[in-house]
Amino acid sequence: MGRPADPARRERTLARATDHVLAHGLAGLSLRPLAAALDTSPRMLLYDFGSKQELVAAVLAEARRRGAARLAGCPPLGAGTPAQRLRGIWAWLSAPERAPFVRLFFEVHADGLVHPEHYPDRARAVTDWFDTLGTAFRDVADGENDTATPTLVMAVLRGLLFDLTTTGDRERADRALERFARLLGP
Amino acid sequence: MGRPADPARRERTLARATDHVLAHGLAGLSLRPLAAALDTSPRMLLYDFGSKQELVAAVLAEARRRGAARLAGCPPLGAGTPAQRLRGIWAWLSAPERAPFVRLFFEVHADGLVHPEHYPDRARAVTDWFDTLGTAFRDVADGENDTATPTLVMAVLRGLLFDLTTTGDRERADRALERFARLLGP
DNA sequence: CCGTTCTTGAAACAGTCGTACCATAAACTC
DNA sequence: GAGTTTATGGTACGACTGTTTCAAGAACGG
Repeated sequence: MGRPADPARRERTLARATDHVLAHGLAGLSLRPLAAALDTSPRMLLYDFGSKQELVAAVLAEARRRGAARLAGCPPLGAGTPAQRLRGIWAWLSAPERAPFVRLFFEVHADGLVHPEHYPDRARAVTDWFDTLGTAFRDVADGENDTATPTLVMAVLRGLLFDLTTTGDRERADRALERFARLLGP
Repeated sequence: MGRPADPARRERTLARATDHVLAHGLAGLSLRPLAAALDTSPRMLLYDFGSKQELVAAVLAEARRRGAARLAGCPPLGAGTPAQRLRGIWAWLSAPERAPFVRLFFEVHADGLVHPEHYPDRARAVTDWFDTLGTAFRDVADGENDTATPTLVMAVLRGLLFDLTTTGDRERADRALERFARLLGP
């Protein structure tokens, strides 16, 4: 009995809040401006999410969910030569439509460096990719349980993403990845 | 005539403020707690630096100055095989006493992604290393004006630093660098 | 002493922050 | 209609922000 709950509202708000965070970043986020941009009120944000901290956690989870969903658009990681697979991953990761995710990723990392306690599972953001890349580049691995190769591949990708987001020099970043691809696959 | 100025006070404050920022990060910085930690007052911080923005700029400049000064302790970049030089740079960069600088570096980068206007010369933080590494790895370069190789080396270093600061898994990071060193110098 | 310049403290200003409280409106069952 | 539950709006609280203002103290030259 009583008025029925409307869980869809929370979902709609979460989706729009995630859009907003991806567009404007996490650093300066505050409830009142966010509520205004989302056509709602700080009252409702607290009502739906309990606290700002929980809201942020929900937004980050949603952003991760979206990133994982779009991973489906990535070229297959099991086919072709290692160099071809690497190029495919890089093209996917460095595409302009992934830029907001990359920005948020670096922002969360930086905040996690100062407040590790806020991100109890930030190691998972590393190990998730780790497993994926570990199997994708098994054939160029240095033995059976080689963790160095996927770690190196991840480092190159993240390092080049860092460079690309800072300098915007896509051509140079592309050439650097090509250099690495040739080093990896003879 | 009149009371003589005391420029040393500003320098002392700047040094201690830089210590504090390196230890606690830039994100949550605010004048009153900072002043308390530095045994001074917000009034004096404003008196010496004009505004919080200028204080932060001065602190970042001082941090960069310190980093450049300690660069002298880095093993020579011109000697040995490329692999040896790479190991030397990595050992220097990833040393625990460099961790605060690395943290601040990532923090500034993340903030710069959202507010590029605050860091007009953040590209210099990239190109500075660029020139250094460009000459250091000229012998493994792919031609005369090869920008791909130093870009790749930088990406590996930064990517591994990212991994190391996030996971703390030094052994795996070291092995990944070793993998890269062997790829680079046959 | 006076005048001048640098230094410093205390307080206030105008704003934002996350959040809590209280009331009311809306949608449902009976 | 009453009763009950969810959904909102408005408002205020206490804490914090960077900055300003006013006043007084400290160190010098004349």
